[in-house]
Amino acid sequence: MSDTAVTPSTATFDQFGLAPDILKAVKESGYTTPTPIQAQAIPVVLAGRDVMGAAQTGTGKTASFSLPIIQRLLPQASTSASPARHPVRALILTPTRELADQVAANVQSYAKHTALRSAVVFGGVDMNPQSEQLRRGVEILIATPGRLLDHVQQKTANLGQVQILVLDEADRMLDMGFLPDLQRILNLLPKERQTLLFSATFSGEIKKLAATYLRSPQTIEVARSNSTATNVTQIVFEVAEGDKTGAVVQLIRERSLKQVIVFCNSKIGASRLARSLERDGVVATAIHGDRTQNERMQALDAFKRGEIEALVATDVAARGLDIAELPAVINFDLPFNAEDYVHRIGRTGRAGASGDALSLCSPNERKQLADIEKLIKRPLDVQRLTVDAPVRHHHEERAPRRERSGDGRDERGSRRRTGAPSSGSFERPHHHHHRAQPVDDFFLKPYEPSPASVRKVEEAAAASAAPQKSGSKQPLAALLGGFGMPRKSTSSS
DNA sequence: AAAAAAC
Repeated sequence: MSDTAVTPSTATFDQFGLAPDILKAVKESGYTTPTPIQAQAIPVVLAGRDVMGAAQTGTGKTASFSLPIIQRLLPQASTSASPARHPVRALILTPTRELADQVAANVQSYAKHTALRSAVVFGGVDMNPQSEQLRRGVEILIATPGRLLDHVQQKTANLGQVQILVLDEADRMLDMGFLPDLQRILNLLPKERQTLLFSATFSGEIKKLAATYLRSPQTIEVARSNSTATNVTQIVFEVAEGDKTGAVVQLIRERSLKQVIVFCNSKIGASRLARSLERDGVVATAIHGDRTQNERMQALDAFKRGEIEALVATDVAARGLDIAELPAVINFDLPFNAEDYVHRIGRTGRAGASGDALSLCSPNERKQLADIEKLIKRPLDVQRLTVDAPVRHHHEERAPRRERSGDGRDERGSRRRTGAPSSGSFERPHHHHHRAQPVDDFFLKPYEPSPASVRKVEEAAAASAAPQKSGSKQPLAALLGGFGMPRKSTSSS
């Protein structure tokens, strides 16, 4: 409570009275001292109270509810093989599939020394393995709402014995139109239960949801929801829209960024940028809602393993995702929703590390910038970024930088312009081994995946014994990206 | 104006 000196150095996880099997897992995870939200939430959840939690993701929120939930379920943990002895007792709902997967991995690791079973269900993947797991029985279920309801309908999930419900990123779920699904799910749960609601903001809608479904909740607020971490250096770069791709490459190179998430506002934009970056020698892949779940998971896993330099993402990756030691986030586009800015840059500077949030701002994004500054209540450092002329080949005798020395020279300059896109930032790859293609080809030829991407997909295909059933006759390029967009939509709508 | 999520 003492607001003067929070000294976590003296605090340990031992103080909560958690079972040795849980503490062992916590230690193995490398955690020694509880974060502020953990220190506040764990005792309250252990006491069985409802919680309204406002916490930035990355503050240790997942453990703050997972650990006490495991503790509360522990006395009922059955080692029996009978599914009937393993009803769903705790249900954790998240807005995105990746977040569900991540929370599930955390829960799994915290519960690994106990007899409690956990599982995760979300859409976009085969239902059968999920159904099989549910049939065998799990005490802790992590889910996205749609697929959970699907399982309920198929009678593979029974929510009649849920004692604890967690709504993670509740504001996001409402934003995404999950309210009807949430209401349906809530109606399937026992009235007598504990409910924990976590949200970045306490909007009117969230308060209404809480008033309807929570019982005298304890409010826990650690960091002000609209604040941004002080360990994240935020810089805005003024740059022409057409120079953005070059700017991303330049920032990655100049700052020697080992890994970076680059956020775009649209799925197509993300795919395009990933392709452009690859062309400029940055190992990149896209993650967004138009890619298959398999591709999304592969992209994220490869990124976490460090095999990919730039993960180009839509806001599907803005919230909650925990990537260790991510040194920087780049906003290729400024988000339309200022709150998303806070979430995006929250992907870096996690667990006390420092991070850079680098945002590109074109002249037509000034309003978004103003909105963000208003939300975070402070002006951002705005710098002008001069994007170098596209890097040229070593063996080229003259720098393409237009020297304007004579009039006979600009013939090449005009040739370069021919057919160049308005966003002409990718005229020349700067790696010698890159074959020089006419700019036109770049737009007309179907996407060609990088050798690294091809290898990854082949590995994955070999590993998962071809689970694709419908429409599996796509070429590799199509499997890889939503990249090779048809030039003209001849398709049926 | 765009993103996400069940089939």
